[in-house]
Amino acid sequence: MAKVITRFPPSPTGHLHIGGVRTALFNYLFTAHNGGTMYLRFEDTDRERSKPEFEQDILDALAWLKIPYTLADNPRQSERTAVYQKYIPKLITDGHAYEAEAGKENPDKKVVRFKNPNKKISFQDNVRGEVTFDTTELGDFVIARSIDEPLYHLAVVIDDHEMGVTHVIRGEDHISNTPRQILILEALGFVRPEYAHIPLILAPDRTKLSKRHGAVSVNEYKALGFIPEALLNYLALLGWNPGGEQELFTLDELAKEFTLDRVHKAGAVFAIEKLKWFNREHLKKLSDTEYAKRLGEFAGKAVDGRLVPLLKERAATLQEAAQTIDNEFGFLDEVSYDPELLLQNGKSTAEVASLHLKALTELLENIPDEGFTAAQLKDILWPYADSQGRGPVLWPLRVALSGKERSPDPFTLLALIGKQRSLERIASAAEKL
RNA sequence: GGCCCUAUCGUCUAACGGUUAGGACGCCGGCUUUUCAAGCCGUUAAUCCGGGUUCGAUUCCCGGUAGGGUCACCA
Repeated sequence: MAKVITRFPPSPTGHLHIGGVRTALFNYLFTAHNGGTMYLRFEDTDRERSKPEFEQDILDALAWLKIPYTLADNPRQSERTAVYQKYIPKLITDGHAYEAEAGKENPDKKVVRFKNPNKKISFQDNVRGEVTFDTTELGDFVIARSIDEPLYHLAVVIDDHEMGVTHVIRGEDHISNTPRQILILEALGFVRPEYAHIPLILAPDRTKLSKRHGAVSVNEYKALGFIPEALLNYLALLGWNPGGEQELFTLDELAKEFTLDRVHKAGAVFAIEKLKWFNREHLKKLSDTEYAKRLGEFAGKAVDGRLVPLLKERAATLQEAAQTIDNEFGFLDEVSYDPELLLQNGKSTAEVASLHLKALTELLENIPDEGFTAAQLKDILWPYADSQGRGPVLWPLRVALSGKERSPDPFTLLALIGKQRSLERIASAAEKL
């Protein structure tokens, strides 16, 4: 097989969305699997809606996702007029197209229409098998706004040819565009690329995922605290899977496994709950240092690395992790609470609580600073708690240290807060009783 | 409406004629746990319907039904 060349051609008329990412991802996985190149180009023939900021948004999103690509030479269609000028007049000269009145509003303007041979077009789709359309219903469709301003279908065909694209992998919503592009390509005498139309990503109501369904842009998922590894892993498994029962993959592993013949035909519903599970799993796989770094970048403030293990088991997203720090992990700085909380929701009494707090203080005072690790503290305190009743002993200790009804376990708390400050907090709690 | 496509638990999916139809997410329950979370174990739940073909259909064919996509001087 000749070297594989694919392309990801977004039109910069909006933020990069989930569906676009999946298309880029499948194109990338296919090229990576086969050792090819994926070009990025901007289809901005619609001058009205195309905006530079959206180009930047797409570039930023791809960089954040770490999807590799090769920027095409002269990537904007709006700046490739010279290229298109080689072909449009030829199409007219050869009798495959003709200039026509634009319409009553613009009597002076001429558009270029394709002279439809009105025949059936069949193509072998790598996902769907043989697909046939009768192009008669298309009529003599418009392929250019003017002699040097091509419209989408023409520009796509010319660009794909010029870039040597071998495989066109795109969303199923483009399948009915394929026959007219083949018609144009045949008129131009180009080689037909292979096609693969991948299933759409659906909203819970099973219609094409769009803005009205909520978050759809990469930016939004980034802001929600999802990490690229998880997003890519999840998206890859929407409409494709390698067959086994493994679900967690790195981008390289996905590329190794990816083949078009395992791509599904039916659309797949995007379920954020499952994405959150992937995110939690990929977050757990990060080293504590890397986790702290990313969370720091997300939250815009430094994160105490000692909290990371606790965060990993509590948060599915960076956003949840940041909220956990704000809402539950304030104990590193200070604590304040209603003294009633020390009594285990009324199950204990002030006498019992202060008795245990006092005993605990004595035990703790005898532990050297270097013995203040969660494991060693548990070894020392557990026998006492176990003999006296775990709840009545450990609950007031935990509240004294965290000030919260819900928190990490008291041994972890002790280790995190340190001997000196822990003893101060226990003493302060005893006074409140 | 025309054309095209699709159809396994609620969702993502495995099975490429022979399985008690498997896994995952979620849900529910249990264990563990001073609390929360995590973890572990378990339960619930599916081949759209009807015809064929076949010794045998989730799987192949046809027809229904349902859903989706697309019908621009947008891409």
